[in-house]
Amino acid sequence: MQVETRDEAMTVIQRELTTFARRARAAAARLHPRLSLVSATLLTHVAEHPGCRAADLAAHYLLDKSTISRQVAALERLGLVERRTAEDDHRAQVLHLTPAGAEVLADYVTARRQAFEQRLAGWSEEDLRRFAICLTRYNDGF
Amino acid sequence: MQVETRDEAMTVIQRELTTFARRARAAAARLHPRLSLVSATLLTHVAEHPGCRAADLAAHYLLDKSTISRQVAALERLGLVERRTAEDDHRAQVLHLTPAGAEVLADYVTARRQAFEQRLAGWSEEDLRRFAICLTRYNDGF
DNA sequence: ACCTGATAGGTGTATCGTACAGCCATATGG
DNA sequence: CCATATGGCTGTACGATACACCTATCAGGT
Repeated sequence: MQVETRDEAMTVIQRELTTFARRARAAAARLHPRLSLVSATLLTHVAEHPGCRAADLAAHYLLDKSTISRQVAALERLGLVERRTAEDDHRAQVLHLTPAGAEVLADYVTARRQAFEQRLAGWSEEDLRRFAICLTRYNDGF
Repeated sequence: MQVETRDEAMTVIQRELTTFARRARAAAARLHPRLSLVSATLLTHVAEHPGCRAADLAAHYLLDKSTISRQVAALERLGLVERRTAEDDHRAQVLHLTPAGAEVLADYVTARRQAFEQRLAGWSEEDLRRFAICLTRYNDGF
């Protein structure tokens, strides 16, 4: 597949992003049987934004608040996150990882890391940097 | 977020790819209410590989054959694809788009195109080309 | 102080996408 | 000509999700 023109590039980007999206769930399931892609992403976000709220997660992942509510409830039941009423607003719940949650997440990150290391083994540092920048720029567009 | 080292780049790639994957379904739903992401990807694959089989789809998207079977059955019920017994192997069904399927897919592609045009408006041709190449290379790794 | 509307989140319910196990029909190779 | 492999389908169960609606709380205006 040659990528000569702007149009061709656009077409390829669409196709490849879509293919990736469709494969992601299955790939993640293979990666770590104990933690689904969904749980992993929510844990990741909570880890990177301690004290965040359900609404933040919903906004970031474009999900309904009811979905988030259930997912967070499940994570709480598993003892991976902790919900505490916010001091400044008693409607809101602030989220934090529990030690167990941090541990499971660390496991997941390690497994994913290995998979990516393998997957991106042939890439030069410059290639990786470019890819990282492209992706970040793309996602920030939302 | 600076991307200085190989490690940082790898981390960013993982995070951004995951975020993208998690947003994809919702984004696709907004794009075209009549055609889910799933249907669209299957139609796309059939369009690009006329006469392909259910097993090809399963392999390409890392899905169970039962899933594909049902999805294809749904598309057939909607009159978007046609299943015909293969001449060389009477167990297999070869898949083709119907005219209606081609039309719906064209609609979808147009809508997606517009969304991407907007999304990637600020990108130079060179940026797009690089992104396209990165993504293709990444997906081909499977 | 009170209404009023907005906001954070949870529940009821329905649907879709998916996997796994097991089935049948056909094909292929000793 | 049988044994095994392969392509696909069905039964069943579950997870993720949305939409509509509910409750509790907050913030502003009178």
